[in-house]
Amino acid sequence: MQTTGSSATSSDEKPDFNSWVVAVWQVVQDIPRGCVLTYGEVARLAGSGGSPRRVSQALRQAPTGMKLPWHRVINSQGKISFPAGSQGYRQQKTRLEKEGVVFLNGRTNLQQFGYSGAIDRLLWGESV
DNA sequence: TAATTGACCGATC
DNA sequence: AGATCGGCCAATT
Repeated sequence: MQTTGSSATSSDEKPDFNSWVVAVWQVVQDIPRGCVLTYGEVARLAGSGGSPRRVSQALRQAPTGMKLPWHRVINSQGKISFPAGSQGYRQQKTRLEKEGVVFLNGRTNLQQFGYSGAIDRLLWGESV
């Protein structure tokens, strides 16, 4: 039952990159409201076999019916990765601000709205 | 089949 | 602070 090559594990199933994509979806789905995560962090949390660039691709491939909180994923600079002024940019920024995420000069404070910031808030309360 | 693209990242200048 | 560069690797052209 050697696959003699690549993929086609069962019938028409794609390579295990597909399962990594699913892992990415699960990670993103698990991002708490009002928090953000960088593409790099999502890639790392989803396990080995992927890279930050692949995360963006996974998000684009995600079915709309899944209602994935894709807007909680931003780049390592704390900025939205859509072209400034584009429709996607505005939608993402609007959704995040609606959740309490603050933008200063078009970028968020990762120390405050990242997972570390979320933990700090749980420990220290709103006084951070 | 080869070349290009991309919701990125880190180092470097 | 902002711009550039190489690496990453599946999907698209």
